[in-house]
Amino acid sequence: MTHLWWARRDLRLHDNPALIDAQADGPAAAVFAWTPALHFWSGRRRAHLARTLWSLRDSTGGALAVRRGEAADVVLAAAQEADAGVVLAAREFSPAGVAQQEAVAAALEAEGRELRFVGSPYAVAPGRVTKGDGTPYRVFTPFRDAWRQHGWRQPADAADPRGFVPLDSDVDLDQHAAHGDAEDPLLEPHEFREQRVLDALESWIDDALIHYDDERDRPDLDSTSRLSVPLAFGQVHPRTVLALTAPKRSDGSRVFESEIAWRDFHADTLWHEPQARRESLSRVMLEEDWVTGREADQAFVAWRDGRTGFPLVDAGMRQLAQTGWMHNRVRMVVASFLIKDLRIPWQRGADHFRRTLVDYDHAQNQLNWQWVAGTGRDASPFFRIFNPEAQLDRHDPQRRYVQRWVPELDTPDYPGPMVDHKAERETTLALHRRAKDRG
DNA sequence: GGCCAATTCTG
DNA sequence: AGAATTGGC
Repeated sequence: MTHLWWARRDLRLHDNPALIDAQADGPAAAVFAWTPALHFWSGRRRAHLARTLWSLRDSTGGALAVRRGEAADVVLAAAQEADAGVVLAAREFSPAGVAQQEAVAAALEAEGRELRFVGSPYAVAPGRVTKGDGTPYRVFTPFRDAWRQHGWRQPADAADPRGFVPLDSDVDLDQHAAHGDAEDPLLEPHEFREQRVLDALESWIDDALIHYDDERDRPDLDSTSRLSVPLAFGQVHPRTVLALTAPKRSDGSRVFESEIAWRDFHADTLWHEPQARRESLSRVMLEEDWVTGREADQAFVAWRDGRTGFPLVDAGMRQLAQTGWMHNRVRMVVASFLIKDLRIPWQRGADHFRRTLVDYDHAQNQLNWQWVAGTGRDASPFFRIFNPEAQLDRHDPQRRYVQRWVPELDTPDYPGPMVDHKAERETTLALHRRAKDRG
């Protein structure tokens, strides 16, 4: 009996328990649903997905089907064609992912077929780490300690690249993969293979992990793991990453592990509090105190386009616009600026990141924005307002990062600061106190 | 370096 | 009780 692997955010052959189970009784069929929701992605992110799928399909000898349509329709049709009674997939925990897998399960069940979940995109799946009384942690550090205590499995074996039954595709991946690039991105398809990601990870561990605790906040140094994109698409599983970093036992590896724990913590938060995708989990500002209307629109556009007059903010927003990626330290600075200096609701910034980031991950994005806003489960205290100049001095001391992304920085073309940070900070603090007093 | 504030969690 | 919390002043 052929099983069907429903590929989701786990676009890899190695360490993929759902795929291994799908191949347990012989060659498996494999399908990825190219859903209408992808139309709302940036062309750059869609191109990256297409490249990843292209290389994955290539690794399966062309067997992976990439089909246009809602997941329930696509998976059901593929199961029918492959005559698969059992469909295996990694479980998702975001509201959209849960709704999607419920629809798929219902469509399959109506025909006497079954959706089985094996694994998740997390080292420890949401809901597993709880306090002694079974309730979820509200604070990161004790969560992380319990998360470490809980532990995770060793990586699974690699799937058999020859163990697939071919199904036809109806999505032109070459066309999507080429979007937004001058040269043909598939001229060097190995660039997008999972083995390339693993090789790059091992090089990074050898060269940079030991310095991670000191250098991860330095956007001028190319010292981060660059794993956000592969993790977002599941080209690598965090458990694989941890298995490679944990034995190093340095301050760098422990700090790095902590960042993986943040990823699981945010997913856990969204699982327990699905409304966090749009709503602040706690209110720190009165509704009427947010800036709205034309004033907010103009300020937002200056922020979006990197014309705030604050070099680190502008550099980050331009790096995002030009590459679809921004250094994590700078993400915090630009987010703090939008929320605390311009007093624009975090959701608007989060929406912009959703439209532009190649590594977009719903739980990470929404909860990290809530962290900066001070509205999250374990949020930054309201009086922590990033000073964009101080952050620049501290994290880009030679100004190499800002000069790279804002070439007109030291010319008359560069605008002056659009706001007085000190004054806006005082105003925001006063408004936060006011909201607190009014309960 | 100590303070800004409050809540959560552990010992 | 006491510690902790990716910052600023």
